[in-house]
Amino acid sequence: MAATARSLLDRLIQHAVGPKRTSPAATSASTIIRHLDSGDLRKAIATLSSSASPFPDNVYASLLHLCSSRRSLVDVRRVESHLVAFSPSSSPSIFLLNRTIVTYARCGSPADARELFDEMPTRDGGTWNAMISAYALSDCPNEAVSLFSRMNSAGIRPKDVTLASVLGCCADLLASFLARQIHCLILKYGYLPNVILDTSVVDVYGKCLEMNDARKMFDLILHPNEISWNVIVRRYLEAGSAGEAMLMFFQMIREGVKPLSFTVSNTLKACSKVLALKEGNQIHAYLLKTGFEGDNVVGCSLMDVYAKCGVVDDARQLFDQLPCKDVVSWTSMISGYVACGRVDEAEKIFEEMPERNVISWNALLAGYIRFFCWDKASDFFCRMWRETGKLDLVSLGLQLNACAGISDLDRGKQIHGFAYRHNWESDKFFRNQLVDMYAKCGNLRNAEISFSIMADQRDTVSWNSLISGYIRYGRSEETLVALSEMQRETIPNEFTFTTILAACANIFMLDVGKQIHAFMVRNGFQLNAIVRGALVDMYSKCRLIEYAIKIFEEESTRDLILWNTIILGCAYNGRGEQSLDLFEEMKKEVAADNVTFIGVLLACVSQGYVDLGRRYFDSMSNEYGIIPRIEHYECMIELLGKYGWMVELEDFIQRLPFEPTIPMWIRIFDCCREHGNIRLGERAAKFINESNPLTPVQFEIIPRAGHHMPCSSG
DNA sequence: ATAGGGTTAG
Repeated sequence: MAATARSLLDRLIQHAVGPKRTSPAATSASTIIRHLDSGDLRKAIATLSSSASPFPDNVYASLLHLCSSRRSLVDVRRVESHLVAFSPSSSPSIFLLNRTIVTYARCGSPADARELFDEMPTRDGGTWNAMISAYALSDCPNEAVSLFSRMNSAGIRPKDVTLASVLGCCADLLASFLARQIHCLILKYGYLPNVILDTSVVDVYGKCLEMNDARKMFDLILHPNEISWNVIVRRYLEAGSAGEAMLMFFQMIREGVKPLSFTVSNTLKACSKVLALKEGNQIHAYLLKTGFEGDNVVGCSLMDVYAKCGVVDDARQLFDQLPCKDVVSWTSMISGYVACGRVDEAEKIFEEMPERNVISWNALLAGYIRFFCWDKASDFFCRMWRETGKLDLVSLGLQLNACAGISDLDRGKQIHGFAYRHNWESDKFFRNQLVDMYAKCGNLRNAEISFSIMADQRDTVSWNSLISGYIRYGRSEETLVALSEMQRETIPNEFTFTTILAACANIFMLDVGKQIHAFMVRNGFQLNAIVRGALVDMYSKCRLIEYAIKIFEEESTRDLILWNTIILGCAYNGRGEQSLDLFEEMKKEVAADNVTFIGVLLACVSQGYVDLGRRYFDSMSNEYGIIPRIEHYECMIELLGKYGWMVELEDFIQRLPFEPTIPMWIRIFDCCREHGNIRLGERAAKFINESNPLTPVQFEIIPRAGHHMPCSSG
């Protein structure tokens, strides 16, 4: 390169002649500063490279500064080589080299930083500090910690900032034992009290979920500043102690510290987590008094509290009053409506919003998924791709849920492939969704493959999805083996137990079912409506209907499925009367669906209420707008046939909107033999024999011991 | 060290 050749020449001349009074370096220094001031890094570097003499330290420092904000690794390398090559005393300022180390890290190359560190003939304390910060910045906490321990054994005193960054690394590594040692060092070097270090100690204990220690440290801080308060609130929130987070916030206010908006927002997140509407309102009042109205961060969190607590209209009011709405506030409003199940209003907001990003699209997509609008979700997903050309792993994961919901294996595979091509498929959430999609679509082999690929990331959710796949596709026996394998790797939760209970119900494993029930009670699991549903189902299938009824009665929020389970359970256990009573009670709380009517009709079968059953059957379409399915027709055939209403049965068959199935014909055939309906019985025989000519049946009426009695009446 | 979207059950 010409510039390099000229620089070399300049340097030779300079050596031969000696520095002049007005050296060219002085003029190029001001040129470089001028370029840096106007933000022209390229020209500044060009000027630097064309000069073969050293510059004052502040020129290099300013160059490094701009390199780091431009993240330009190649330019840092140029600055470093100039610095090393032309330094007057053949060893450049250690201070500048330390700066260079950090700059390399900021430009994304801890390797360059380490190379420079290793090559430096003399280092000072700052060099170690720089290299440790460089590792911390580059997300290499292990390297940072081990370098710190080398530094410590070399007897070099760390600066407070170094200690702070090493503490941060301990947090990344969740290494509370290291954090404790560093805490001791801080005390030993006498750095305390120092709000920044104190707060870092609180932060590291909190991140390691050692909340008692975090709090102890916090209480020792003489004058916690707003950042210290922010840290303790946030740590409580993330450790799952929403109540403590709220208490700390109120204490902060009492002590007269004005919170950062992040602190307010974190406290509000705590409120929405535990549905603390009252506290949310109090904070709202405080915010109005202290002038937070225009703050979007705070506004969005408050909207979230209102939406989660079911007063979405308050959220809407807040939204309407926001002085300058941005994408985030619009998106918050969408998820607010989604949280309350008002998807149509979420749609309206979505259509009205002036600009959208991936997250806004995902918010509405999540709404469709949450309320089982799978086709709508798929259409929306396609529209998103068509209109924006953008998707991310959350959109794909949601779409996988839709595929699982409608058992669309082909589309699921396409999504899998798309994620694979974008190198997105290593995400744990996404992988769990993949396992679930394959399991729900019945492709257990692919579910197992996806499951084994994520070996090191597997959690309770992954196991739950796989196990529920086994049960759904008739492999209930395998669940116990899977459960014990699971326990070697992770801890089962109520989802797991619910699934295992379903297996127990399927294959009548009463003992295991009882054990799980007892285990949950002993270990303080709260039995929600879903767990109770599984217990009710297990006990009623295993013929312990009394247990089932007791568990049902202990639940206060009874949804459709729970009602259906107990109604079916009673009918199945021959307690038709009780089923029908429960059905009458149910109607006051929730709307019946087609499953309910299977239970109701079976109850009539068990009690011999033929006429009542016919009326219920007619009411399905007349009153409830529920179209009878094959199961309901089967129940009616059973009801009429079992009790010998042969005229009505023949009429019913005549009016069927479809040809009876072979199992139906077989049941009709048997009833006709028992109750003596030759015409229908021979018709049934004809259909059965057509479907299976190898073992034909012959119709004949079973002779009765006593007199023959037609049971049919009007 | 910066708001908004995502996983499993009857």
